[in-house]
Amino acid sequence: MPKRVDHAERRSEIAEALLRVAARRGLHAVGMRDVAAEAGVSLRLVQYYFETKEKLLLYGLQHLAERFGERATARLRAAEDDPGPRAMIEAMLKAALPTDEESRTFHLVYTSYAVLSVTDQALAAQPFINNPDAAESALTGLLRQAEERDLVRPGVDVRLEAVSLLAMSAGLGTSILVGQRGPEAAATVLDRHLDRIFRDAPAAAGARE
Amino acid sequence: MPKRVDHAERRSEIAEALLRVAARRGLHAVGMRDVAAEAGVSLRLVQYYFETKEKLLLYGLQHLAERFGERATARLRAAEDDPGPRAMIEAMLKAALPTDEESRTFHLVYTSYAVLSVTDQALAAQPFINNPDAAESALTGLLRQAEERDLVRPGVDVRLEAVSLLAMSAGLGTSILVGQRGPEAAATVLDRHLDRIFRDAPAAAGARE
DNA sequence: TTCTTTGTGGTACGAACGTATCACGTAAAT
DNA sequence: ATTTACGTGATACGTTCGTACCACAAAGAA
Repeated sequence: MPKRVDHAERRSEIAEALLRVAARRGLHAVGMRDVAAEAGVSLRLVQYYFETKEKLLLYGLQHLAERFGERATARLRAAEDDPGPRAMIEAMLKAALPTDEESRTFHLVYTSYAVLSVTDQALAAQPFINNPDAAESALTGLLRQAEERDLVRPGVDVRLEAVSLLAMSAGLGTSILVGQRGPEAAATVLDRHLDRIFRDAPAAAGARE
Repeated sequence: MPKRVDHAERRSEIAEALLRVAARRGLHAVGMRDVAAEAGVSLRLVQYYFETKEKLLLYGLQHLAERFGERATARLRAAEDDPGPRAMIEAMLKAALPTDEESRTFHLVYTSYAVLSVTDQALAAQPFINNPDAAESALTGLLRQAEERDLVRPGVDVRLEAVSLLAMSAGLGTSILVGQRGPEAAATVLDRHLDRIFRDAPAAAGARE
């Protein structure tokens, strides 16, 4: 046989090509031929590794979610050893904002998938649409941590705050995407909102914007 | 000639058919034939009143924005003679949440258009994508009104609050759309957030939730 | 009445899409 | 060395889509 290629890696490469095309021309406009050309392979190969377009799309979503997870955890790790819950929350929320090319792609394509899932039950059944729940849990955990350290203002419902923070972050992300706002403005809005959740920092407030 | 039909009305009917199909099967999946069938006319007629599909889509977006504007103002008028800025803001924000079938359609299709506009410059050039700015201005106006009546807590930046409220509302709307949350939960989140913007009502707090 | 418009139906065309089929070379297995 | 399985290319098929074209009936203008 020919040189026994690694299927997993090949599928990843093709999936990345899919995401690039989707980011450039919109998820609705990607065809198998486009993906093949972008990946530098023949149409047949895309068929070979993903028998059908639907499977390709599903894998693309999965791949996207994985890449974002890696990115988010990398950001958290980059914020070296527990810089406090607020900083971690900030890092988490701002990782989701479409600031650079990668996060822009993520936001656009993920939103496209979400919109598609409303009318496509095959996508709706995919567990990655449930990922918002995972993010919600993580955020709630961080907030609860902050609460235990007595860092949040009294009367704050952590679950509710997690929901509103994520909704706000998503909404801000979309407004950046469509060019209504710049990333800095969105970050400011998030910061101001966090100000109302957290107590005033005793002395640690650095140069904020 | 045949019975001299009203073009504007006909175009509206076809546009509504477009929105219905888009709500049912997704905006990406609507074809001219689908719209024709949904409107109960021949394919030729859809071509006749909108020469090209692009023009049909553009008009559909315009029609959607108009319908939503009417809905929002109707809601505001229904809240008879100035029930206070907070109530008006609540009415405005909750009119945008996908609670019933009409607002669900609005939210889904409008979001689809927004996502499309990122990769389609013809849509991006459409002024209805700027409508978020109009909503932002309206909200800011209401908040400023409340500020003048001394109804908001001290230290509130009305412009910033308008932005965060709209972002949150949009994000919550999407989460309702994908089935992650119910409309009631979203409304509660909004209420709680408004609680932090407005002063505690002296005595007017009715049975809230 | 005769001649234009205006609205409408049917249908055909070219392109693009997802998918299926055929063919072939090469590396591993026997 | 022969056979078998794997990776890859090229291409064909059937469908669907947006658009264009042709024909015609009915109503106002001349």
